[in-house]
Amino acid sequence: MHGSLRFSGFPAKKEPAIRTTIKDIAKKTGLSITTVSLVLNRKGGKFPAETKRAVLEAVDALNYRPNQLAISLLTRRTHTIGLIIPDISNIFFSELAKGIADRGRQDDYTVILCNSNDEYPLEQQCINTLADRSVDGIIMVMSAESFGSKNKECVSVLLSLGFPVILVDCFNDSDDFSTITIDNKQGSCLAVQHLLDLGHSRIGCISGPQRIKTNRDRLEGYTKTLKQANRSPEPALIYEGDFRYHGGYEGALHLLKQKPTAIFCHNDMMAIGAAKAVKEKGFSVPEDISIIGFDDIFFTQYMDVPLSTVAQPVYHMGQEAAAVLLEEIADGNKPKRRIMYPPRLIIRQSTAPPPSSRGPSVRLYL
Amino acid sequence: MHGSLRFSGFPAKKEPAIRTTIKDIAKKTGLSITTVSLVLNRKGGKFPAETKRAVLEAVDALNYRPNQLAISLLTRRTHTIGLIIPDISNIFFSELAKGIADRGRQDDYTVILCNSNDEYPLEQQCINTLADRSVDGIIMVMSAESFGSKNKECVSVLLSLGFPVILVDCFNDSDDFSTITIDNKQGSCLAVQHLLDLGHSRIGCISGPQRIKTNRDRLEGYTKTLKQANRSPEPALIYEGDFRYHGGYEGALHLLKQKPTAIFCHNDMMAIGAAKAVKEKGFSVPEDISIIGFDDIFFTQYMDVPLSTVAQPVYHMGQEAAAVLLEEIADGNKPKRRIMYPPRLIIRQSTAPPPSSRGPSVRLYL
DNA sequence: CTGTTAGCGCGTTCAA
DNA sequence: TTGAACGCGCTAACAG
Repeated sequence: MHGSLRFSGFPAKKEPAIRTTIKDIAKKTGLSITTVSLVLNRKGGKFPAETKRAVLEAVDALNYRPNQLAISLLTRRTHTIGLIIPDISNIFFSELAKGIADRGRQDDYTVILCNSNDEYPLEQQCINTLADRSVDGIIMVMSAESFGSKNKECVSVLLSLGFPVILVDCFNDSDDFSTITIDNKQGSCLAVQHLLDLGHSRIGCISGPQRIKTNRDRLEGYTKTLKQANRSPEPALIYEGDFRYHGGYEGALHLLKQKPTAIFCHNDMMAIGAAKAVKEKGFSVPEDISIIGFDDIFFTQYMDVPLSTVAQPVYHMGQEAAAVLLEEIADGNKPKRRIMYPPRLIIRQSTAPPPSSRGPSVRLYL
Repeated sequence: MHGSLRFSGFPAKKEPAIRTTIKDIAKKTGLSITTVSLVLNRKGGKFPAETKRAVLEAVDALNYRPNQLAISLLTRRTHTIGLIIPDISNIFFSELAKGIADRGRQDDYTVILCNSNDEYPLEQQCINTLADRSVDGIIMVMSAESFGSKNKECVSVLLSLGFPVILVDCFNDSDDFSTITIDNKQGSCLAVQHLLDLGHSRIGCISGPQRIKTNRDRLEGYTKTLKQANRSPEPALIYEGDFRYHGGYEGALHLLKQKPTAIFCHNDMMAIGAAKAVKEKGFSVPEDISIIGFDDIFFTQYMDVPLSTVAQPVYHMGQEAAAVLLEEIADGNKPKRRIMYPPRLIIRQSTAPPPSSRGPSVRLYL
């Protein structure tokens, strides 16, 4: 059951470009390999200036660059971090990847990209591939299954790896790995409170799939905030969407029957779909109905009615994930951390006071 | 001048997890290492069924997975492809990356992601990093400088690498590398012809930076198509934008003075900016002014007025890039190819006949 | 201060 | 069939 394990690969072709090795520069300088290695690695202290110069000169002349493969085999460090995400073409993940890559580069770390396609088997394959290549650590956004039904299984695989793993965005609380996310509950509070402050009382909600913890947190933030304002959340005002355009569209059609004055969507894609449905039904945003999203995907600012939303500092989260991973790589005993970023409310033009709080046909804002 | 060359890295810590090696399974089975290697690699023909079984059993029991580092050092193949792109958070590139990763995986290839940030020095650093890690090949979207002022320099570096390089999207024609792109000229033809067919005669154009060949091609397609229709392109109807929202916005404001009935933007981001400007000036899309873009970034279909545009099969281009690279890795003498994908016109709702061809205040389409 | 030796994990002759 | 020896490129003990 070891799948398509590649044992040797090619029949040892040796044709590929023969780069200059340390041996070449030893030969050229007439010194021993060790000497060359020593001066290059600044070990062993004082070599005659002449020797150093000769080595450096040869290195330059022959354009020598050490073979990292050999170094890795020896030092057991590849300076590589594995990144497993469900879908690189999703702006959220690509932004995350960018933060990771940028931070990694600062420490000469490189990232191997693995798309899990949000499929558990594929994800496991990714883990194996990365382990086989001896990455120094993994940053992972779990697939739905991995923090769902297969969570135990997945965690035990991750633990057996023997190198640090950082979980981002989606996971179940655990002390086995450091985790990075935003405070989803608080994000919802921000959004709902904003709506409340504007004077809304019938606030609909289009949530994401509730099997996912992140989404449960967001929903909890919604209900909690309403309760704190002495309003009891009505089940009829809550619709469980699919996190995609279509779900938002359908959700809005559904909620419209309940005459809400505002709709809080648990991600931006659904907010866009909801806005479309609302407009198609003859209402205008935000005059008749306010809409607020979550995530602040880059596009929302360019919509005809730029979307109010809750922003996650994704790029920074990527940088932080890499930073934490590097620390744990450097010190295997570093205690695991649970890092939560504060979300940020971004008020644009899709939210405004409800119609009732304004005179008929009078717009409060111009 | 070899920058921050990492020679050895860490002081050879050996703490990281000791995975089970071929030696372990040899010990466990009581066989020799060679025997184990042989049966695992299906070499050497007929071993007693018993021997085979024992080996496979031990492999499973000890969860043995060969160390790819060691194999790579030996076979001079890392099964790794390096990807250099200006910005992974750009949907175009992330989609490309996905195609590459997916296709690569089919052949057990992994991809190392490098963001060049569109900066030449960084890009060169990426090339070095990848070469140091002995990638089997590189797929690259050149930075502006690399196919501009530094083209000669960059090409010579790439050629000296000794492994295949595939250029995607941006490059200057060259027989040294296989290249993959769409037919940009034809893409423009499609767009302009569509506008012409609708009855437009004053067609404005917001181009991208003309130092980039891709953009020059798109502009050429525009002028060529107009000429073929016996219309002489007016310089006043052409605006050089920056490929971003802002450029489209400014460009539209500028072109509006020329009373165009349609605007062809050389990418979607600018089209979105242009649409915004047009609306702000009191015109409606497409009733007063038609707008068409280029690229079909995923978002355009969700705009209030879904954008007509020219689509590039980016994902497929990524897959193809990987496929071509794999072929050239397998056979170093494979002749270089120049692959051009046909663009595809996507008609949505931002294009319609010009006002003049309809009765006053009468909308042709509902 | 320098060179020799060993070995990282593995695949491959070549004898036995 | 199998085991010993060698080497991929490099670093680290240990002598000299």
